[in-house]
Amino acid sequence: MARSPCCEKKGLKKGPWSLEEDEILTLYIQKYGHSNWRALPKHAGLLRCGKSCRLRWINYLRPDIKRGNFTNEEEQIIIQMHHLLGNRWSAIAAKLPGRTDNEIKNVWHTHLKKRLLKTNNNQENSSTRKKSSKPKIKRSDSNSSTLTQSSNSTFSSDFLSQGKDIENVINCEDPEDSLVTMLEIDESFWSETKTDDEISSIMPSNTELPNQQYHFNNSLQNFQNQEGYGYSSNSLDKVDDGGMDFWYDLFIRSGESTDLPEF
DNA sequence: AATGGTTCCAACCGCTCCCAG
DNA sequence: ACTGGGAGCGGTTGGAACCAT
Repeated sequence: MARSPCCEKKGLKKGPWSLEEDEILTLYIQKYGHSNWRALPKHAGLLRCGKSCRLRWINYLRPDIKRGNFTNEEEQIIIQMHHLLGNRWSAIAAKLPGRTDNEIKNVWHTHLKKRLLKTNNNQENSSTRKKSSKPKIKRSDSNSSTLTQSSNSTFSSDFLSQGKDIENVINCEDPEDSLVTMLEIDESFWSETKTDDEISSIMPSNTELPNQQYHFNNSLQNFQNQEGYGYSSNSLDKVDDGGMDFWYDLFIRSGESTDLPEF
C-alpha cells in the first residue's frame, strides 16, 4: 500500500549530524527515553525526522557502541552467520554485542565479501593449474554455474569424504580453511534470495535418526529463541523449511556435540 | 602540490512487519 | 478482518578520506 513519507520533509535537516545535534539527542534520550521516535525530534527541538534520530542513536550515539576495527573473531562470526542467514544484518548484529547492523553490512560489502571472492578465485585458479588431490565440494556441475546438486553425491557426503572435522571447520581461524571458503560459492549466492526449491537443491536430505533429531530440534529451538530472530517470512524460514537438513547433517556428524555449532 | 581514482562509512530511502484500534 | 501509523530492516548513495600518479 502507498505510504506517506515518515515525516514532513520541508524544513527538516538532512545529512551529517553536528556535535550540537548529537548532544541534544543524547541528552533527550538519556532523560526521556525513545518510546516514540516520530515525536522525539519535535519534543527535543531537533529539525530532523524521527527516522534520522533513530538511526543516529542506534548506529552512533548509544553508549554501548563498540568502536574500532573488527577482530578476526568477529569477522569469522560474520562470515559464518552470513552463510547461515544471508543478508539479515540485524540478526548477525545480535551475535556481536556493540556492533550495529549498518556497520556489519558495511564491513561485509567493503572487506569480507571481496576477501571471500578473492580467496575463492585463487582456489579456482590453483585448481585449474594443477589437479587437486583433495576432492573439492561442488554445488554445481561442471557445465552449469547454477546451484544444483548431483543426484548421487550429496554435499554432506562429499564434505565428510574430505575428513574435515565439523567443529574445526566451523570455528577455524584460517579463512582458507573455513566452511564458507570450502563451499566454492559463486558471487550470486551472496546477493540472491533463494527459493525453497533452490535451497532444497543445495541442501541435502538425510536419514532420520530419532534421538539426534530430538537433540537437534531442541538445539534449533534454543538457537531460534535467541535475540534477533523475530521475523518470519524470510531466509531463516527458508532454511528451516528446505535447508535445515544441512545443519542437521552437520549436527549429527559433529559426534558428541548436543548443540548447534557455537556462533 | 595537483589531480583523478578508489575506498569506506554515515546517512538516506523505500519497503515490510507489527500491532493497536 | 481490515486499516493505518510507527518501528525496523536492507539496499543504496553522497561525500570525505585516502591513495597513486
